[in-house]
Amino acid sequence: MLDFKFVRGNPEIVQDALSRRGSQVSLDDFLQLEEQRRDKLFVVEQMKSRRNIVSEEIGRLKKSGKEAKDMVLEMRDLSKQIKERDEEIRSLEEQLQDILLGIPNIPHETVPLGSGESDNPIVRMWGSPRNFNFEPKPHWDIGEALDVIDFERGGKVTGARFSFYKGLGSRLERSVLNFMLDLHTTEHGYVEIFPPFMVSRDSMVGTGQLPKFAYDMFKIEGMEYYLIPTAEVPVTNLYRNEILDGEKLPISHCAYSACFRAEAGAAGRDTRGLIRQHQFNKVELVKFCRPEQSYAELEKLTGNAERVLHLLGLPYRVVVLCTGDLGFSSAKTYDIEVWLPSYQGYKEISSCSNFENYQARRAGIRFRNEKGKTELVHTLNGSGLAVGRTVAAILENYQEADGTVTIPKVLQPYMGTDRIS
RNA sequence: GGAGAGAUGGCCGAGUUGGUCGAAGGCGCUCGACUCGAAAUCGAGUAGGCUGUGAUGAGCGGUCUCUAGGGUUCGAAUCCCUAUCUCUCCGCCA
Repeated sequence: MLDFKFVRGNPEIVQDALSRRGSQVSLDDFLQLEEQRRDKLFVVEQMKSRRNIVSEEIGRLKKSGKEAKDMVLEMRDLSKQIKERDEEIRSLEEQLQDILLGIPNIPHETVPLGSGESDNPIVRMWGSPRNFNFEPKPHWDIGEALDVIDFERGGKVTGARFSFYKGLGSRLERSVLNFMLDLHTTEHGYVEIFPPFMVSRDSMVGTGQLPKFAYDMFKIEGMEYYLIPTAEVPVTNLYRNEILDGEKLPISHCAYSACFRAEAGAAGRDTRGLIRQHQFNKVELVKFCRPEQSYAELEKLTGNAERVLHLLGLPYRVVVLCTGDLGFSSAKTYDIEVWLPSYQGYKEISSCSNFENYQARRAGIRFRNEKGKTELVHTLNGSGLAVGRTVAAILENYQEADGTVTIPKVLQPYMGTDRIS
């Protein structure tokens, strides 16, 4: 959420940012309602001031045994008026809030202009796709052939876009996520969190999933609880409505969680394999930092995620999302895309974003600066990485002509073997 | 699931016969004094949001906030209702 005062004071900047994103939203309503709100607020506060003064006077009179009938009657009437005006103001504030919640973050100045995915510039590439001297199979075929992933029974037991891992497949999933957590906690300085997989509505609003993206969420029936679409939600909300010690920043957390997504808008896309499931595992990286640190931290965080792919020896590239493809709450995002032979292309495996203070304002996450003033933190997060997609990438990139899969060196201690056969 | 207790500032903790209570006291923190320096001691300061006026600074003014939302009242941290959370006991359970 953007700042009331900022939007009010800089409508042209906000309007310009909106149009760079390709949005048609107009700020006229907002500005007009905001002016109304302030006018009414001014009047009602004067009334309240009078009520406070007179009420104090009544107290004094009563104490000294005098009557104050007239004043009480006058105040009774005044209070009624105040109540009505408060109600009007509250309604205005609600409308303003609704508008504000619908306004996306302002893209950082380094974000390239573009209208969609195809305009995302490639920032760097690492590794090169392997030349197979045989016809490589997609991971869903490998998984079934080696009897380590069972998509069909996933469909039977739960439904479409669910699957079972089995045997060394389960172990591979587990190895990959443990490897990621170990790497980030021991070498990259992240403190591990194991969060709840359901959160309250307030938390969903805090990180910006709600109210806009309710359609992509699983909600628990009869309760205001939602299954988390990413660990970003519980972990960022850890410090909701708190004032952090400025000395402790930046705070870096990593967290494993299962993630649940309805994928409502993705019918027909990535229907086969592990790429787009309703439930998947992910290791998430989350940072809270001072405003002036956040872009340096974004580079670090992205690098931390890339390191996983280096160590696994998986070819990838990094793209920076252009204004037209940038997520709603993000000011700047790098996507890391891993090479998948079955797609004959690069597929997103991590998305690293700086939200600046957009989430922090909504969630009330602040810190105390040198002057003792409170200031909103900047929040960042990125996948470090999506586990299922990593497993898919390993199966595909490390498959051999005989149908077996070689296990990358760094995973062998976790797997207890160097090969799935 | 049943019964009871509680939720106050960065933290701890007073205040519940409604009226200078945004809130005693302590801790922490900041500044100053003392000291060669530090500790100890002494003195002063120290909540947040909105809003008005300033330059989207400092300062000053108004208003709101004692878990949240309603209510009673001229006036609520204090009384009433609801929700949430925490703790204790019982039941159940991994």
